[in-house]
Amino acid sequence: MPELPEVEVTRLGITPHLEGKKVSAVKILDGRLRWPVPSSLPKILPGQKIRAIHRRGKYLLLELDTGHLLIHLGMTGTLRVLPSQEALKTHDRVTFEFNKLSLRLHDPRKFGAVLWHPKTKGPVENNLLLQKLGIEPFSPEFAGELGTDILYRSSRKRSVAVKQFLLAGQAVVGVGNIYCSESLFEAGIHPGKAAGKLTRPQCERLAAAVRLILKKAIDAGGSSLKDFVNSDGDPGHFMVQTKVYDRKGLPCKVCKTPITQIIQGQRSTYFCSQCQKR
DNA sequence: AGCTCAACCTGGCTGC
DNA sequence: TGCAGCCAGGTTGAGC
Repeated sequence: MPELPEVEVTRLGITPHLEGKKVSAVKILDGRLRWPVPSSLPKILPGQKIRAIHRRGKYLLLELDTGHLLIHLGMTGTLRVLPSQEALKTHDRVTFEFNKLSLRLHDPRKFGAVLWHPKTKGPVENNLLLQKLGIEPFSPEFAGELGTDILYRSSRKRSVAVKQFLLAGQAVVGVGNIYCSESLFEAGIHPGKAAGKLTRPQCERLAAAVRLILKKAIDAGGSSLKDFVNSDGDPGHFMVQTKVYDRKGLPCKVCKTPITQIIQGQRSTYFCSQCQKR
């Protein structure tokens, strides 16, 4: 579920409760995630303080005294801060204990990840998983014309469809399957167009669309932040009203043409055949 | 290097 | 009601 906005909202939600707090215990309830959760965590982490919580792409980076904890939510992961006495739920996979609070990773499908990057291995940016990621959509390097340049240059000679190009995150990170369809609609670009054939104006519109769509989603999710502690709700599962995603056959909100669904790279894409041009 | 696709895993929904 | 089949917000790694 979580694309960049959901991960960012999670970061904003948990940070005030955890920053400066000392880990008292770690329990691995089921460590068989995408990669095994390091069994050494319950030994390593207690006594260490959470100095800060950062985000890179869809990874949350918890900065501790001797290294960084990398957490990825996969398709179905959520992270919640709860009172420690709160009962564990069926698909809780890892729980980090603090004084009176728990940080729990709940992940039914187990596509998430919890990894440890010790300081001895250098800066966390050196981590192999982070190193290959594209640029951050809200960084200065993706602002304005620089974002246009990134999309334009990195897409040259690429025959893959722009939908798959954008989703792959090699150019800009954080655009998952939902916001990919939404961004292409916003930019008025047909998802099947070869990335390498994008015109410069299209790249400009796409870069702007990505920034806008992700920002709107973060803003919408931010309204649920107050529920991050002590709530029965599921703040990780908010979703903005979509214009095309999951709206197959329904009228386009702009021109009334029925929305089309196609499969690209094993994933659903939704678009308006009238509003989006090659 | 780039492209395509299977695979990881569980639950929810659809349709018979 | 039960059950088979399909679908799901991510990402890697193999094979070409």
